[in-house]
Amino acid sequence: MEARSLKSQLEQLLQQAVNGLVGGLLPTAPDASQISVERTRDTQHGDFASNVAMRLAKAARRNPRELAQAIAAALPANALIERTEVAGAGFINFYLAAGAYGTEVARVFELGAAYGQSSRGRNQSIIIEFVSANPTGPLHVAHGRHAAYGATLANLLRAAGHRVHREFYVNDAGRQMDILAVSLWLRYLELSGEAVAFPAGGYQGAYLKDIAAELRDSVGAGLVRAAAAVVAGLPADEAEGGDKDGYVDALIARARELLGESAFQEVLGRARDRLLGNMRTDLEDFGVVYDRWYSEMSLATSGALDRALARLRQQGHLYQKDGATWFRASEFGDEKDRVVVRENGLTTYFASDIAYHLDKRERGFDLLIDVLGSGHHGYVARVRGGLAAMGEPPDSLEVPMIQVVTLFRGGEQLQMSKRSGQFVTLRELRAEVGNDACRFFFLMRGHEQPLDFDLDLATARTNENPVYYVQYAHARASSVMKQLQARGLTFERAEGLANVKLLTGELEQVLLNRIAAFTEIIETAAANRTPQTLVFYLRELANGFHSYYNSERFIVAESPLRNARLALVGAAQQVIRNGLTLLGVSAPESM
RNA sequence: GCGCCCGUAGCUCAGAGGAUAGAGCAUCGGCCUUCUAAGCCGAGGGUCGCAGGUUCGAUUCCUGCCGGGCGCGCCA
Repeated sequence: MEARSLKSQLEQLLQQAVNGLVGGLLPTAPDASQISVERTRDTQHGDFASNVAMRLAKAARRNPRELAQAIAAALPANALIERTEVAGAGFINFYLAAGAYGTEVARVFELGAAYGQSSRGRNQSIIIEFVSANPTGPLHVAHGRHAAYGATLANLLRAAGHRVHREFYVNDAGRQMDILAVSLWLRYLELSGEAVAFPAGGYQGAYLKDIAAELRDSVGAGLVRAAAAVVAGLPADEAEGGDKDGYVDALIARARELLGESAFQEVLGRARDRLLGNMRTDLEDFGVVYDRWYSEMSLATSGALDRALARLRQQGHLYQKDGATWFRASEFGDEKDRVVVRENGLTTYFASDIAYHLDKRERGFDLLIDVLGSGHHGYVARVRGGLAAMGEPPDSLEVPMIQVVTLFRGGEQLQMSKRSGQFVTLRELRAEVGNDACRFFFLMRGHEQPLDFDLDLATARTNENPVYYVQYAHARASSVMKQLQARGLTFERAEGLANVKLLTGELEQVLLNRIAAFTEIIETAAANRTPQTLVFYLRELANGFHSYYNSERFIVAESPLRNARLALVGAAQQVIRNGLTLLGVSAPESM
C-alpha cells in the first residue's frame, strides 16, 4: 500500500479535478505547486481547504468562486470526501467522510511503529553531514545541538521517503593536528618531570592530561626529551610579547626534530584516535549514529584531492599569485577568490572541502545537506562555487545554519570558552539533564534561533518542564491499558476499530484530527528542515490527549464504546511514541 | 564597509501568501471519594519594529530605514 497523508491524497484528487478542466475553463495546465490543500484552522471551514481557485482565477480570467464550483464538481469519485463547499473569496472547503478517520486509526494499528512514514520523498538520495567537530577536544553543548538537529532531520527525511546517509567529516588533516600532537606531548613531558611552558596557542583542556597519562602508561619514558633541549632557541610566546602562532609552529618543528616523524605521528595518532573515540561514544550515548566517518586525510591519500584540483586546473579555474594557487571563486558567486594551495605547498581546508563535496556527488547523492554553525555562513558560497566549477549544480548543496546555545543556571549565563578549556561538554550536559530533556530542548526552538538552554527548567521534575508533558501523555495511555488488565478486561481492537464512528464528541474529533495529521507533519518538518514542527505538533497532540483524558472515562461498561475509546487512546499513544522516537526521546510506560 | 540571520502577547518562542494571528511560562479564577493533578478548564494580555511597494488578499514576498546578533585568514 502506498503511504500517503490525507493531505497528499486530497491534493492528488484536486490535481485530477484541475486537470479535467484544462482546455475548458483553464487555458493551460497549472504548475503542481499551485494545487495545494491545507488543514483549516477553524472547523467551520471543514477539515481541509484549498485556495487553488483563487490562485488560478486570474490566468483563467474567471471569477474565483465560479472556478471553485467547477473544480469541486470535477473532483473524481472517492471515499475520502463527504462534501465540499465554496466559501469566502473562493476557498474550496473539504469535509471528510465519517469513515476517513476510522480508516486512519486502523492504519495506526496496522502500521505500528511505521505509521507516519510516507513515500513523498520519492527515494531521493540525500547525504547529511553534521557535527563534524575537529578531533582536538571533547564535544561541547553546541555540538549537541548540531547532533540533535542533524540526527532528527535525518530521521524525518527517512520517514518522509528519502534515502538518507549520515556522515561525520573528520578534520584529521592540517596544522591543528600538529598542534594537538605537540599539546599532548608537552602534557606527557610535564608528567615526566620535563615541564615546558604550555603555549597559548595549544589545546589547554584538561582532557589532554588524561590522555598523556595513558600515553605514559603505554610507552613509558621512550618519548621523554630534556625540557632544555625542547625550548632551546625558541621564539617568545604570546605571554612574553611574542607571536603565539610562531611559537607553536617552532614547537611543532622542534618536536618533529627531537622525536622523529614516526614517533611524532604516533603521538598525533594517539590523541586523534582517543578524541574521536570519545566523540563516537558521546554521540552514540546521545542516540546519534553515523553511516560513515569520512577522513579528510583520506582525500589526500586516495588521490581525490589531486584529482579535484587537476580538474579545476584543466577547466582554467585556477591561477598562481603570490606563490599560492587560487581558485576563481568570484566567478562562481563567491565574493572573492580563494587559496587552495598555500605558498608553503600545503593545500587548504577549502581545497579538501571541494574534493569532499565532489566526492559526495560522485557517490551518487542527489542532495548534499551540510549542517553548519551560523558562523560559517560565509563558507556556503565558496563551496557552492566549487561545485559549480566542477559542473555540479550549486543548489545540490543545502546548508541549514544552527545558531548558538547559551546555558543558564539560576538566571545566570554560564561562561563557555573553548580557548581556555573551560566549557561545558555535551557529556556533562547529558549527565545533568538526561538525554530526553537534552534532545527535546535542543529541538524546541527553530534552529536559526539562538537557544537559551535553561538548566533549571530542563532538570525540573515539574509541570513547567515541556519534555514531561508529552511523555506523560504516553505514560498515561499505558496506564489506561494496565488498568484495563487489572479489571480483567482486554482491548478488543476489531470491535474498537469497527466503532470509531461512536467517537463523535468534540474532544474525540479533535484528537482524531490531530492523530491523522501526523504523516503530513513529518512531510512538512522534513521538507522545511524544521524538526521543531514535530515538537510543536507533539505538544498539541499531547494536549488533545490530556484534555480527552480529563473529560471522559475510557473504561466504560458498554463494550463497543469502551473499545472505540481504547482504540483512540492506543492510536494516540502509538503516534506519540513514533514522534518521540523520531526526536530521539524515550516514550516511558510509566512516570 | 560588505555579507548572513533575527525584531510577533509582560517573558521565551511557533506561524512563511489566505478566512477571527497561536503556544508555553508568568498573572488571575475554577477542577482530584472515579483510568497517574508531571494533568484539565476559563479570563485578561497584540499597531506582527517603522515606511513604502507587489497582490483579489501581506504578519508572511520585494525595497528602504531603525534596532539586535554573527561572520568577513595562504586557520580549520
